[in-house]
Amino acid sequence: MAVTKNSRSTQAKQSVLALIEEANIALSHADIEEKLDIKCNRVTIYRILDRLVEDDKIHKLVDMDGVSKYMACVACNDDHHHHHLHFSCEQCEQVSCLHHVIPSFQLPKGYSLHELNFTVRGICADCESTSP
Amino acid sequence: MAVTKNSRSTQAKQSVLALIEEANIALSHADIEEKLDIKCNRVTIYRILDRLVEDDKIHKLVDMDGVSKYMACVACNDDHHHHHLHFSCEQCEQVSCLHHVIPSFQLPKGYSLHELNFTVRGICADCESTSP
DNA sequence: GGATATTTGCAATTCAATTGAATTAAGCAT
DNA sequence: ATGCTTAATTCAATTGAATTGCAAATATCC
Repeated sequence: MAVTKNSRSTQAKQSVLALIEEANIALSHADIEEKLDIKCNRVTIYRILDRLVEDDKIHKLVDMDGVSKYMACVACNDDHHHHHLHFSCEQCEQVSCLHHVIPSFQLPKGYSLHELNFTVRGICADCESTSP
Repeated sequence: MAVTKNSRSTQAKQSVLALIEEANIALSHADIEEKLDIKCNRVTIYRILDRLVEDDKIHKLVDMDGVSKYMACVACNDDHHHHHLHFSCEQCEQVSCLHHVIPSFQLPKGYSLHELNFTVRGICADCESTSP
């Protein structure tokens, strides 16, 4: 049986969560380390991120270049899943949530689903409009 | 202007491609290195994989643990895209293509699409049936 | 305030992937 | 077939993300 250890609320954890919640794009560990106002060890950030994911406070996704990024769980109040699309822009290199875009599909018989990672690469609306 | 360099057909390249085409699951670089019958440097395999992707012979996808995997381009004869789902099994740790499962979605105005990476994690039909 | 389990920091390490430069080999032309 | 050009391979070294083990610090409960 999994021993549920009670998660503590620390300065660093709050700062990391705040940072992710303020951002409207997905942040990598490196992004967070750079933007974090308080001093905090690299490893600690990794562990905080793990805990926040565990606590369903944030969501982890793997970008198409293989690096993990983290986003706040917007609109995941009751039902915690991420069926919506993530968009990774090739120009500005930002990953954002397309909350309203929820792909529909049907898994074959016998398959069960735990986690989703729907990422699309292309040019986002901002970049598309600012470059001819 | 992009200088298109002509790709050469080498022993190693053919072996790697054959390996990927025979497999019905996605192979990582490590998988390929292990299963390859001919002697071939690790770096060479990386570069062969890049070339095969470039040549549209195989498709690269990033698994949810962040490692790249490669699959043959089945049913991508004319139109080269991978709109179908990839399934990553949590038990047998294999990634396979669900060719018939093509999620439908609509990108918001202004977004343009180049690449897709739709991966679902869960338990595959095989594992589901062999464990109570 | 004190006990206890969780967090943090540090150093070292793992693992995937990339780079640069020298050597080898493919494919074309003659 | 021979040589030439350029792509492909190899090797060693390096990058960068992420993990581990352990000692020190600190949050939470009593």
